Amino acid sequence: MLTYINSDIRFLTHNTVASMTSTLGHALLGLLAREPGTGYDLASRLSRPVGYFWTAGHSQIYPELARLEEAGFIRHTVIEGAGPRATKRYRLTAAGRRALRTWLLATTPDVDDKEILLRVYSLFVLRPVEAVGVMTSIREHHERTLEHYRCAQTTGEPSAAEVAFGPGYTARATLEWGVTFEQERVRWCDSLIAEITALDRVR
Amino acid sequence: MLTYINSDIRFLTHNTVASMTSTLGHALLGLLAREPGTGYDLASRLSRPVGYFWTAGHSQIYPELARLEEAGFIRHTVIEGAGPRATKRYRLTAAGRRALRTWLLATTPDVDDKEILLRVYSLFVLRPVEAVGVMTSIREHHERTLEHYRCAQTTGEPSAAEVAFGPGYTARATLEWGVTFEQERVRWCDSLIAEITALDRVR
DNA sequence: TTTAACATGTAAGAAGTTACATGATTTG
DNA sequence: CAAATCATGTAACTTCTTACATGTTAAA
Repeated sequence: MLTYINSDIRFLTHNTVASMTSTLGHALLGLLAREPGTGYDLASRLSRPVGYFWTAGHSQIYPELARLEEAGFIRHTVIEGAGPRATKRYRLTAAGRRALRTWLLATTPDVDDKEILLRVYSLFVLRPVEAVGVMTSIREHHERTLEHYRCAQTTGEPSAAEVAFGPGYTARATLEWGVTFEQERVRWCDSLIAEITALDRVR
Repeated sequence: MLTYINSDIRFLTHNTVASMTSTLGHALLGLLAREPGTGYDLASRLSRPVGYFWTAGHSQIYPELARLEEAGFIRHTVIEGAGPRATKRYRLTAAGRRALRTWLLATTPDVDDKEILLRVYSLFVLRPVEAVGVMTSIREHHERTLEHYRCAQTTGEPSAAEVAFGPGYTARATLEWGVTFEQERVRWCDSLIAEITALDRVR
């Protein structure tokens, strides 16, 4: 009944050759694109979240920094500082900047909400034209979702009794929130696109 | 160097006596409070997310249903259906309903965004007066956050050069999104409070 | 002198995702 | 007869959170 043979033998660890898919990794690259810093510094920049929307603990950050360095996207120099271990100041490499740009320009079908904010936060590494392109595709994503929600609103539930009492009003309330959210997002995209376009013209 | 002694001996599993902290658990209770269903059914109700904001895979749901049943919050009866195993139809028990109510009424300092929507989705199990109380505290939370963001807007960065180019505009854009988001949330809370109050008066 | 801030790591666990595994019933 | 839907579970892995561990420097 119990099988002991051939279990637990694993030699091939995947992704040894630096594929860089993690969101946290890109968040750190974005922060280091602004200015170099220690792990501690990056943790505190993230804790009052990256523009107030994303957090990560230091226990996630330190290992990720090691991975990013192994991949050649960042490099550290030991500086003077407190602590029992060496204080490392990390800075972005040219390869790291390229990786960040590639991530921003990649067309993604699986657009996650927190990741969108994170992308916008690092948008400054792109040329204005490129940034407008990214924002336009984000805008389109939100418009599609909005359309979808509005459909659900009209299709879903004209059932009279349920709407008044029972579970009805809560389901409607959450859907209404979704609609409001997406509407505002579209508006936000529009104003950002306008702003970047204006900046580009001035320059 | 390698220690083999006294490792891997664990007999005391924590939370044997049903503490029920997981968000997913409460989501499932909320769904079953509407109507009974199989794990498969609950998974599909969640996939076009609970009112479009929360998802969970079936691999998470089945074990959680087992835990909820062990805790006495739900109970199943075997019904006819497809599949190699017994098809289980779960329904909420009185204890489960109480647990859901307790969770909704608990004052939480660590209000998570997705959890807020989830709470609202199950709000119908409360009496209108109670529901208004919950919404009011949620509203207050968003107002505090909004205040905080606005503070950061004025305090943070009047640095001229950075605003125009460099990382400036992206950081401002994400903060602006935060302000918009919280403003709309407060408004949403207000309209829900008004609606519940109106319903209560009519009844 | 004690507390806060600086500073870097590991370990254990919870939560969530993707893949593996199986098989009946209904619809086209 | 093939495909979709119904139906329930396990295994492996990633991500995130909380706790453990250590120790210095500056300010109160």
